[in-house]
Amino acid sequence: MRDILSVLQQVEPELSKSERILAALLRNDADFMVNAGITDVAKRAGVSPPTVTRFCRRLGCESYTAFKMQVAQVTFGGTRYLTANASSADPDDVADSLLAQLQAAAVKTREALDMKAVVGAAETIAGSNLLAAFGSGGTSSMISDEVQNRFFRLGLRTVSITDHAMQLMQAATLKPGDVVLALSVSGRNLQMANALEAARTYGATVIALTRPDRPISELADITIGLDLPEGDNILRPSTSRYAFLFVTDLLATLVAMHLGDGARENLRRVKYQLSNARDPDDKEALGD
Amino acid sequence: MRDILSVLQQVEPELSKSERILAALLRNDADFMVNAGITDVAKRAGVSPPTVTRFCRRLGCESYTAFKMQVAQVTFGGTRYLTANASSADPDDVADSLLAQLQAAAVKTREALDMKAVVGAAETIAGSNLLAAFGSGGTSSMISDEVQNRFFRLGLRTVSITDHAMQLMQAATLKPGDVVLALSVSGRNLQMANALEAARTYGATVIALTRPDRPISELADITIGLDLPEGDNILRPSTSRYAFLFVTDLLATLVAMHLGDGARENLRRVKYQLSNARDPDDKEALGD
DNA sequence: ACCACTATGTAAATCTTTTACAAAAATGGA
DNA sequence: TCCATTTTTGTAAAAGATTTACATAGTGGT
Repeated sequence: MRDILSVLQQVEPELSKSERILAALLRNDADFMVNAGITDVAKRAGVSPPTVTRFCRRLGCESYTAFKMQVAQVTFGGTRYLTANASSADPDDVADSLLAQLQAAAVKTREALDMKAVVGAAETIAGSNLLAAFGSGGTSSMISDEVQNRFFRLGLRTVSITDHAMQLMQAATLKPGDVVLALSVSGRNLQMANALEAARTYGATVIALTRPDRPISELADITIGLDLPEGDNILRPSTSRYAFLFVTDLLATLVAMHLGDGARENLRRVKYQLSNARDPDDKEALGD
Repeated sequence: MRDILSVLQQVEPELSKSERILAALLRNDADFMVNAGITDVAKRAGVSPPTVTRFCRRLGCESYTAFKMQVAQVTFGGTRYLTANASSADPDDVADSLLAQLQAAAVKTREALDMKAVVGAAETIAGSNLLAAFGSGGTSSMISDEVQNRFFRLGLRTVSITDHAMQLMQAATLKPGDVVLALSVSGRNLQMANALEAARTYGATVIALTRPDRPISELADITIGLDLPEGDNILRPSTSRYAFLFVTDLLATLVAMHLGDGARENLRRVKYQLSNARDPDDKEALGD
């Protein structure tokens, strides 16, 4: 995803004085730039219109209009998410920066998604006898539990196993028709790999949601590849959880569509029980 | 968030023949519209330029340029996320639709965020003696576990309690300086409310991450309000988990910044142990 | 079939952006 | 420090895009 603001960051050193003024304006009020004509922008920056055109060209845009489009695409909703300075300590900037990361992760995941693998995975899960989600460590175990939470509602027999020893034990009980959904951010959780090998030995199908070309994906019948940079600020949270969650949502939705009325009926029952237990006219979504 | 494509959906019935052609073009190739001039668009649609202008006006835009900006903002990266037809069964459309929901949820959450409450919450958590995360049901229990996973790494004493009886028992052991982070999508989890009352009785501070003006928020010292529509397709996953996760990320980041070097050192240790246990040059993020 | 109304297109007018060129500022070497 | 050269910036004219005004075609009702 090439975005104009990272281009700006790159070429900033070789900008001239007037161009720097424009760069600052872009950072501070991208929204204004998106909505104003070149004359207004020039006036506000105290430079001439051609300087603005040249600035756009330097940023790799054909024309001022093309430049505006790029900026518009990046500012989404009038706010400056992607402008967010990742090193600022201002809470608003931190929030914007996190939002930018979230969005970038989601968009990138969707763009890189191997839809064939996803559809195949959904079909396999929909036809499975037992779905066992394996995931250990922060993100993966969270997603593993989420998989269980999501699929049992559709009427599928689902278990989430986050402990390596238990994964191995569960694997030993699997049969053809059973499916293991292997979750690993790094793709090299070697203990999980052992469990997957066992699962395959006993005829279970392995679907991996992991980084491609790593041990875990090698062991899978179907790999849904996720390849995300984690960012290098150790204080910052990892964005991969959003990617995993998104794919989980997608799988659950596709499986639900496959199952059709059966799934709908199960969801209705779960919701009915929940509503009864709490509040007769609780219109909330399933779960809390 | 007013977006041009939902406006289109709204006014579609009252569009004329030529305008419908333009509407179809917008849906099928928004990217082209963003990059082309009015003449090209007119030519491709087989209508005259003024018709295009009129079409833009009908969609509530001042000018063709303004219209293009709106489209650009919504298409972000050349893809048609917000165009995604929510009722289509095509996997690509489902994925786009989910992504659109995710993005909308994230942006809306960020826009509506009461930053004062967030900063206050972060300060309170950073200075806490014990942090107890309470959450039950699908989303909330996931987030509760995630809170624990996130904050223990910063060196905070953190527990996640998803069982109502245990919440009440834990509450009875709390003291001033302890903090309860109450997570509830609906805001009317009455059993959690009991636990929160108990926690307050014993002097703990209650921070609620929930829908505003509901029982849970009334019981909180600090409420971070989240108010999201859940969508009405029962097969579709709820978007609130993204909102909750985003706020959790934000809180964790702000707390980490508050704690400064202490937090960094703890993260380094966690990472070091993990790396050692797995792979000497494992550069992955913390956890898997 | 005619009238009134709406929808659409043509051509001129207006406004925006770009190009070409010239002036000013900055750079660097003697 | 000064001059020559290069780079940056601005002015004004040209090119291009969009909009307005008006005319024509189409549509539905009587």
